[in-house]
Amino acid sequence: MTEGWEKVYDPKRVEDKWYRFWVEKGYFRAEVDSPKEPFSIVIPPPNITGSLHMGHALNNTLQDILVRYKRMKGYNCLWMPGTDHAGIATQNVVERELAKEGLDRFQLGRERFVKRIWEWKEKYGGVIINQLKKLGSSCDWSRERFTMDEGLSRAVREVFVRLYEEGLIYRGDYIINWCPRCRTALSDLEVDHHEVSAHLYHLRYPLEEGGYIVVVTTRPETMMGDTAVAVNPHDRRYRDLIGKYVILPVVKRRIPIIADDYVDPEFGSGALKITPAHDPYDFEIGKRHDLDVVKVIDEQGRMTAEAGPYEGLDRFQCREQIVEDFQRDGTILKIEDYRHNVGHCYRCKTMVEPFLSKQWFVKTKPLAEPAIKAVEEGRTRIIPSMWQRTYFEWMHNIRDWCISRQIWWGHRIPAWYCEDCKEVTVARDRPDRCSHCGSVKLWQETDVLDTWFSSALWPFSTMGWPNETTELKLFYPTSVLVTGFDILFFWVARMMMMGLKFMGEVPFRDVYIHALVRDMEGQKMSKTRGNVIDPLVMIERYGTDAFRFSLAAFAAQGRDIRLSEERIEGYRNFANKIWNAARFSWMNLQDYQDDRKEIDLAACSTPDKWILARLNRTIAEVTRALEEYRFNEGAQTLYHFIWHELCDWYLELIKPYLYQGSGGRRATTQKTLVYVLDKTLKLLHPYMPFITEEIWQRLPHNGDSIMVANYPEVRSDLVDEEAVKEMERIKDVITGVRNIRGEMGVAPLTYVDVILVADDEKIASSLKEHLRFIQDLARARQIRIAVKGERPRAAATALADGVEVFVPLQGLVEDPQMEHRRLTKELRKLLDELEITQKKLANESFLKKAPAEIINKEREKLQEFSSLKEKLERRLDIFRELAGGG
RNA sequence: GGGCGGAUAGCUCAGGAGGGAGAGCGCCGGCCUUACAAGCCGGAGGUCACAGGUUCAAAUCCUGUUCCGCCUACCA
Repeated sequence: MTEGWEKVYDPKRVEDKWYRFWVEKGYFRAEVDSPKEPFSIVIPPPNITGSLHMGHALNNTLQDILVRYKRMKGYNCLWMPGTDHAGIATQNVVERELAKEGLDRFQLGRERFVKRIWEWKEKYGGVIINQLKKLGSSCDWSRERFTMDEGLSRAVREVFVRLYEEGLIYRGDYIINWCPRCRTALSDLEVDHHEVSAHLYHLRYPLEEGGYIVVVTTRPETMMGDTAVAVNPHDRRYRDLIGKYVILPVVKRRIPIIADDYVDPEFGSGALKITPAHDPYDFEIGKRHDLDVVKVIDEQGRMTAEAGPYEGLDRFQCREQIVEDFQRDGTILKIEDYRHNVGHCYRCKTMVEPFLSKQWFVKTKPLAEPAIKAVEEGRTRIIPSMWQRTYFEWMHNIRDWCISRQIWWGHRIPAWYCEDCKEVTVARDRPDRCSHCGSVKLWQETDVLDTWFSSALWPFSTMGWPNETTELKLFYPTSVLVTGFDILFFWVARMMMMGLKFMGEVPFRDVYIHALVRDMEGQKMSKTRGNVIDPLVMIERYGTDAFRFSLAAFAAQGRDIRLSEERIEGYRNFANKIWNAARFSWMNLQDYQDDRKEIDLAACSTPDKWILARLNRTIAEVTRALEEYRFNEGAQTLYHFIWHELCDWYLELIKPYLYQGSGGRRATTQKTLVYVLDKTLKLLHPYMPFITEEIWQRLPHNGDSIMVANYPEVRSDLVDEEAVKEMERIKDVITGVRNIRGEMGVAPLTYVDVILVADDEKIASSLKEHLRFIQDLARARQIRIAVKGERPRAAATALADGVEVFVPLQGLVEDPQMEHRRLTKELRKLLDELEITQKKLANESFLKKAPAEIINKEREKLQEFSSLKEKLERRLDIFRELAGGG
C-alpha cells in the first residue's frame, strides 16, 4: 500500500540519484543561444587544497538557492564553477609532502617541483568540487575553470602587460612583509595582526662626545642595522643633541642624531632608533634623511654578516643573546613588559619580517577611484549596506599592492631581464630579444604573482577574456556575487578594480555579503581550536536538505551564525514532516484523476479556500525574501506554512472529506491538495532540492523535473478573504475547546459536548456549516448552536471572534475554583490590553495626530476587548456564585 | 587610535520604513488519535542591556553609558 514510502525519510536513498539525473539531463547548463534573460554568478573559487568547511557550505548553499530560484523563474542561468591554485597554501602542502620524503623544493629544482604540484593537483584538487556536488550545487560543470588554466593564464599575462605599459605596474625597492618560513613577500592583507606579549628594552647608546642617549625598542636584534637615532625637533631634552653622533654598540658605527616629527616625545624615552632596512616607517624616515640602509636579517630570518658577532643566528636567538650580552655590559637600562600587535603570515603563522627588497607593485589609487565611484553611484550594490562603509573605508586608504611572490607555484611574472643591458622587457609571450638593446640573452623573472591577482580577473577571465566571447556579452556583468566579508578586500575590491579597468563595466550588479559561521560559543571554527563541525558529517547524519535549510535559516543579514547541531536536527525533523505529509497525501490520491482544469474556487471548501489564501501569502513572502537576499525569512515562512498551516490544520481538516467525502467533495479536495503540494514543493525546492524532487516525482505532476518547473506566482484570484476569516473563527473555536480540555484535564479520548452562542445569525449558520471540523478536531460529540441564547451555567468558557464557546463539564459545579482561576487569568491579560487601548483613545493628541487608520483600529480593539471583557465577567460572576455557594 | 556590529523567553536567535512581542530548542502537563513519537494536543516563561531625548505613540529613530565581538592601523 505504501510502497517506497517508509515512515521515516531516508535522504541517502534519494540524493545521489537525483543529482545524477539533473546532470545527465543537462539542467545545470547555461545556454549561449537562449532568448531568456540571463542570470549569472561566478563561484568564489575554493582553493584546490581545500576541503568543504562550513564557510563553503553556507556560501554555496546560498548561491544554489539563488540560482535554482532564478532558473525556475525562467532565467538563463550561469553558475560558473572553478578552483583557485592558492599559491602559497598549495606550495606549502606539497612542501610538507616532500619533507616526509626528506626532500625540499630546492633539491628538486623549480621545474620538477612545479610538476610535482600539478600531479598533486590532478590527484587531490578535485576533492572540493565533489563535495560541492554533494551539497547539491547546480553549477555548470561543463565550464569548470582553474586559475592556472591556459585561458586564465593568458588573461593574467594580458592584464599584467597592459597595466605595465600604462605604468600601473612598477618594480622597486621597498619594505614589504616577508615570511621567512615561506620565503616570500606578502601583501599587507596577507598579514594577520595579533597581540603578543613582549618587552620594551631601554638601551643606552653612547654619544660620541661622551654621555649617552636612551632609545627604546622591542627589537634589540635590529640595532646593528641602525643608521640614525631620531628625536622630535620640539623636544627640549634633545634639542642640543640634534646633529651630534652616537657610537652604535657592538658594531661601533658612528650614526647621526636626527630630528623628525614622526617621533612621539611622550613614548618611551622620546628617542627612536632608526633601522631603515627592517621597519617600514624607519625606511620612510631613512629616505627623508638620506640615511644608509644596513640589512642585518636575511630572507630566512637569520642574522647577516652586518650583525658582526651575531652572524648566522636566528633572529629570535639573536635577540636572546644580545639581551643577555647587553644586560651584562650595562647597555640595557631597563626591561619592561609590553603587549603589542605583531604581524604573522596568514598561511603559516610565522612572525613576518619587515624586509627591504625589490618587488613588483600595482599602483592602486587610479584603479580604486572608479571602483569607489561605481558603488557610490549604485552600479554595484553591496548588501547588507553596512559593508559599503567598510568597502569605502578601505578603498579610500588603499595602498599599493605588492604582487610578486618568491614562490614557484603560480603565474610566473611575464618579465624578462637582459643580461647585457640589465633592462626589463615585459611581454605577453617570451620575447626573442631585449626590447632595449636587442640582446638575446634574456632570463625570465623568477617571481610569480600573488594568487589574488588571477582571482581578481575571475568574473571575466572565466568567460573567455581577452577574447570577445558570447559568454561575456551575455553574462557580464554577473548578476550577483555571494561571498563572506573576510575576502571583501582581498577579492571583491580587486575584482571591482580589474573589472572596471578591463571590461569597462562593474563585475557584478549586487554583492551579497554573508555571515561567518562560528561554533556554538561564537568562536571562529578552526582546526587548531578543534571546534570544527564538518559539513559532510552533518550531511551524512541529517541529509543535505536539512543541512542546507539550516544554513539558510541561520543566514540572517549582518550577523554571524552560531551553528548548533540541534537546529540541524530540528530541520531534519522538518524534512521528515514534509515526507510524511506527502506520504499521507499519496495514500489518499490513489484514485486521483488530473482533469487538467483550473482550480474552481467556487467549488472549494472553506479549508481549501483558506489554504489557498495562505499559500498565496507564502508565495508572496518567500519570493520577496529571495529577491531581497533574506534567506532566513524565506526559510522561516516556509517552515511555518508547511508545518503549522498545511500539516497542523489543512491536512487535519480535509481528512473527513478524503476519508468519506462524497465523490465531488473528495475530488475537489484532492485537486486542491495536489495543487497546494505542487506549489509548496516548488517554493521549497531551492532550499531543499532533493526531497522536493523525490516527492514531486512521486505525486501527480507535470514535467520532467521540479528543478526546471516554473516557480509559483501569486494568484490573487485564488484568495477569498471572507473564507479565511470564517476558517480562522472555526480554528479559534477548536483551539478554545482544546484549551479547555487541556486545562481542565479532560482525557484525549473523551468526547465533550459543546455549546456555541453566536453573536448573530450569519455567524451561527457559518458555524453550523462547519460543525464537522469542530467535532473532529476538538473531539466534540454534541454541538448546540444558538444565537444570543441562554448560556449554560456549569460550563467552561472560551471566546472567539463573534462566538462564545461553552463546554459543560462534570465536576465544575463541585469545584468551580478551577474554571474561576482560568477565567481570572484570561481576564487579567485582557484588562491590560484594554487599559492600553482606553488610554490611547482618551488621549486628545493621539486623536488629533495619529492617522485615521490607526485610530479606527484602536476603536475596533476597544469594542472587541470590551465585549470580551463583558462576556468574561459574566462568566466569572457565575463561578464566583458557584464557588461562594450562591 | 579609527570604524563597524551585537545586547529581545532558560538557551540559540528572528523581527524592527515607529502603532496589539515571535520561532526553534529546552521546560511543565496530557496523548502510540490508522501521514509522521524525528509525532500530536495544551501550558508556563520577556520592564526587547542601562540612562536620557524626539513623538500622540519607541523593542524599533537620535544621543550618551556599560559589557561583548569583529575589522582596520607605522607609536618604537
